[in-house]
Amino acid sequence: MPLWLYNTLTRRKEIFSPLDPQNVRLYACGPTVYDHLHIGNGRMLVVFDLLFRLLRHLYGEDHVKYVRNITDVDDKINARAAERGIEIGVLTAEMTRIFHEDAAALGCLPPTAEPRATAHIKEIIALIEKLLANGHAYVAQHHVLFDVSSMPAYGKLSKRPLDEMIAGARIEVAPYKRSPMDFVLWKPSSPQEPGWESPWGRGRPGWHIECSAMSWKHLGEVFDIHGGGIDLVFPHHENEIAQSCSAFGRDVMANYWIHNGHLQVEGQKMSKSLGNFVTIHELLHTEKFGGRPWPGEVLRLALLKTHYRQPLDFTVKSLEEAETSLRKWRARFGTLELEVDKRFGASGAYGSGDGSGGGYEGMFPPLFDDVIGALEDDLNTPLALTLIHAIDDKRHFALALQLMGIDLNAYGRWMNNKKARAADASAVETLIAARAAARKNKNWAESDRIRAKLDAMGIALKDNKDGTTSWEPKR
RNA sequence: GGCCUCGUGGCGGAACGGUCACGCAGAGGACUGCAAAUCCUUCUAACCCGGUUCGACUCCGGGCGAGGCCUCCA
Repeated sequence: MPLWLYNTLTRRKEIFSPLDPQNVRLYACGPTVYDHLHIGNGRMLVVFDLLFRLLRHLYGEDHVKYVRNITDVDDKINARAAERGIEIGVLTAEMTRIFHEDAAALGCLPPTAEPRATAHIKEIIALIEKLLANGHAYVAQHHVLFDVSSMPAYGKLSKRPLDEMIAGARIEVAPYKRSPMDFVLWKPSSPQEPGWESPWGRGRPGWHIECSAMSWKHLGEVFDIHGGGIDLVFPHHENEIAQSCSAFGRDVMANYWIHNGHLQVEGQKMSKSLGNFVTIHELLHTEKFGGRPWPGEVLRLALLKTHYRQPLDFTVKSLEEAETSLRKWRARFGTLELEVDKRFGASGAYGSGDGSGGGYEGMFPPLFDDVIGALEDDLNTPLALTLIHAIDDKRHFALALQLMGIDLNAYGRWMNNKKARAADASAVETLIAARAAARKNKNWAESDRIRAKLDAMGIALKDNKDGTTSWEPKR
């Protein structure tokens, strides 16, 4: 079965066909590192990580490049650093570090490359110079602006007719713009603001040009897939297309544009004013959401339970449900062998790399193939999870879960840590032994008294059919 | 106003023109001294109105409703 992806460019599911099966190229717009990432950012990370994993499975680990940038020059960064009274570089380094921790906790593989905007000023300037030379940009009052009227296809991705956009423009138009739709490629910096020398004076890049420059540098003038949150369709991705196509004289920047839907929190749009803004860091490490911290695997599973293009309602209940699944799986399968894919991966058994899957056909068990099939249908993770629920072979289950990026062992470690923090294990074991003795003597009152005492300590007991007892912190 | 999603059982959430989704919760049972956990079984569905069809949750049209983007928020 081929890989189908919903392409925002055509508003249809299309069969994915890479420019070069030996070098499949994916770009996703990463975060601006001025604050912690919120769970909506987490959804984007998980969705594109899943696509990355699937592409690696289909084309081979060494034949997929995933570039996810970091925007580390931005006016929001400047403002936040000033607020906190710290250097910009200190702020971006701190937020980048936490971002990496968050992404790892969510089970995301590191991308092939993670370019930072400030390390690509040279490419940005080169790209702007191309646009100026091509007549697609102009200089006005120390700004360089993209001339939208020079790009007849502008609006192709978001399906917005240019004249209506101009008529409907609600933003205050800077006086130096020829057209309200023109957007900034380079802007001047005051001495206090971060800036780089350029042909147009000391300044800094606009946001959109950063991604055009970084994708160009790392993936080339044209590549396969470009992704991001749905809100980036306009103007960010539209502008990227305008810049890259105009600079290189091409019709396309990327062949497939993939966008994940937004999420709501407890039925409401997430916003700072509503006070329901929830960061990944808080979810992992504090009791702010649902009165307890949540393991990253639970967050990932909760995010994958809804198809990536659908709006997702992020709720405490959805997390509890996700955790129930993990607990049940763990109880059923125990510790998984994570090296399961080595015999397939390193041995070069991944197939011809043409995407037909011919090379490994029949190598995987039927249910695992079905999971792949679900994911190949525009990343249908809800269906994939249903199929995973039906797997009863441990090895096949491990394969499928690994493809989904859900690390059941990591969840197990998290639970053990929680257990260790919850109570003094030896004290608990002593009480359990006392209860076992009471039960042996059919002293039910004493047995129940001990159980109630443990319950008050936040410990839940589990008796199995042999009468032995295990325990874990109450949820 | 422009562009775009979506309306499935108590909740989450898929596929499919005719047959079972699945998960959670609930119910019943097994197990247990009792409970929890676990296992087995099981109830509940398709916003409204037309149309196409032998047959529509599934296709088409209309209505109603919810939501998103157009404000460098993913």
